[in-house]
Order: sequence, then structure tokens, then C-alpha cells
Amino acid sequence: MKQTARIFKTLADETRLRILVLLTCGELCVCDLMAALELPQSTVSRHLATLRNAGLVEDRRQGVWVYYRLTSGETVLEGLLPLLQAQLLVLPTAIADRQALQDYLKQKDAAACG
Amino acid sequence: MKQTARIFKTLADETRLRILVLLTCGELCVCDLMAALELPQSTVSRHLATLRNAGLVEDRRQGVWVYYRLTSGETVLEGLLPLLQAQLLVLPTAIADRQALQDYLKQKDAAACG
DNA sequence: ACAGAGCATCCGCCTATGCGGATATATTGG
DNA sequence: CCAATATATCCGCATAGGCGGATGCTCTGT
Repeated sequence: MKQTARIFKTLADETRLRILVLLTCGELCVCDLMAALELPQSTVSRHLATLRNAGLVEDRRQGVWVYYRLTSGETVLEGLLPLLQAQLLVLPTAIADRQALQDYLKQKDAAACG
Repeated sequence: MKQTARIFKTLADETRLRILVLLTCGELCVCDLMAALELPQSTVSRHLATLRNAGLVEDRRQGVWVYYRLTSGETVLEGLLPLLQAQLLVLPTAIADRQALQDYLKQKDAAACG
């Protein structure tokens, strides 16, 4: 039960929820998230570490960059992530963040995000 | 999105999760929960207030007692509560708590809990 | 080997939150 | 109205957790 509480604790922060929403667009590196969220690097990195420790995201180093993605296996709280996505994706903050990400990626000359 | 984070914050405490699990047995008053959880009254009452403010439980006064139950309407985070129950009910802590509640209710000469 | 870029971690500061005894409030019975 | 019971709230204390600049680590290109 402590483990369950720990997962909820991880989700109990708006910035982390915003990060999860952005990651539904696919793999992103830290600087992508910094740009979309307009938050300092240390803040983004710290939240990513929290999410990683809780098993909600996985990372992959590619050269100088570290790419983060949602954990596919869903080892934690079966069914939570789909539910979360369904609930969050319609919220104003989520929509604005995804738009900001798209704008940033476009100007960075990369693919857009559905 | 802040509202969503607030709900997760409410769920990010083991004691509150234990209370929610016990309430799947049906309406319970504060002293029932005190007995099953073996926690002081102020602690139980405070957590119940948190759950009530988040809209996760509702209360009903009957004489000197205040009975709490899970919010039926599920106004918050559609589908979360069923998922929570499915996940939590099998955990050791949950099983032990429900057993403690049954024992207490039996000795208090009341109905058992499925 | 060195410079620079991207990221992780450290640090001090501040706020939020949990704890449980003490106290206040509400309800019932006499 | 008073005593007793059940519950809510207050209080001071302690810990957890967020913030973001500063610093450290890692990888790449030269």
C-alpha cells in the first residue's frame, strides 16, 4: 500500500502531470521539455528523476541528449496511465502545453505531435 | 490540471488509502475507523476532512455519530475509484485492516463486511 | 586533452503537510 | 441546564518536498 501511495505522491504535482501529458506525444529530451514548459533545467530534470524513480518514465541516452518516454510496461497501477491520459488531455493546461511543444518542435525543424 | 493534482495529493497518503479501502465495506463512523486502524481520533478525523474536501467521501450525521461513505457520484477523476479498489483490495495491509474491522464490528455486535 | 553542450545533483531557503494531545463544538439523556 | 459521548478543530513540532542558481558529470568534436 505504501508503494501505491508513493505513485500517487509522484502524480500529486502539476508540473509532473504536465510532463506526462507532453510525453504522450512520444520521446522527448530534457531541453524539449524545458522549452515547452518554460521552466529552468534543474526543475525539469528533478521532476524527471522523480518520475523515473517511480517507474512512470524511462530514459535513453543518445549522445549528449537523454530522451524520456512513458514506461510502456505499465508495471505500476495497471490501467492508471490510460485513465490519466483520457482525463488530462482535454484540460486547458494540457492543450496549451502541447501547442507550445509543437511550436517549439516546428521551429526546431522536427516532426509534430498528434 | 491543478484540481487533478489535488486529488492525487489526497490519495498520496497511506492512511487515507486505508480509510478508502475500509469504506468499500460500506458506511462507517469515525470510531469504527479508529478501532480498525488503531489510530487516535484527531488523526482519523483530520484525514476524513481531507477526503471530504477532495470530494472523495461524503458524510451523514446520525445523532452523535457521523457516518462516512465513498462518494457515489464519482464526480472526481471518472473511473479512478473502481481502479483503486481493484488494485488495493488484494494488498496485505488492506486485508489486515478489513479483518480488524470485521473483528471490531463483531464484538460490537454489528453486521459483517463482505 | 580540452572546450562546450546537455543533463544530474547539490545546496540553502521556504512552504506544505503529517502527527497527536489539548481544546472546542454538537448532540443526547436526565 | 448539565454531564457524557462523538466528532472537529487548534496548536506546536517535525519532516517532506518544491524551487532554482551553482556546481559536477558525461559525451562529442577537435
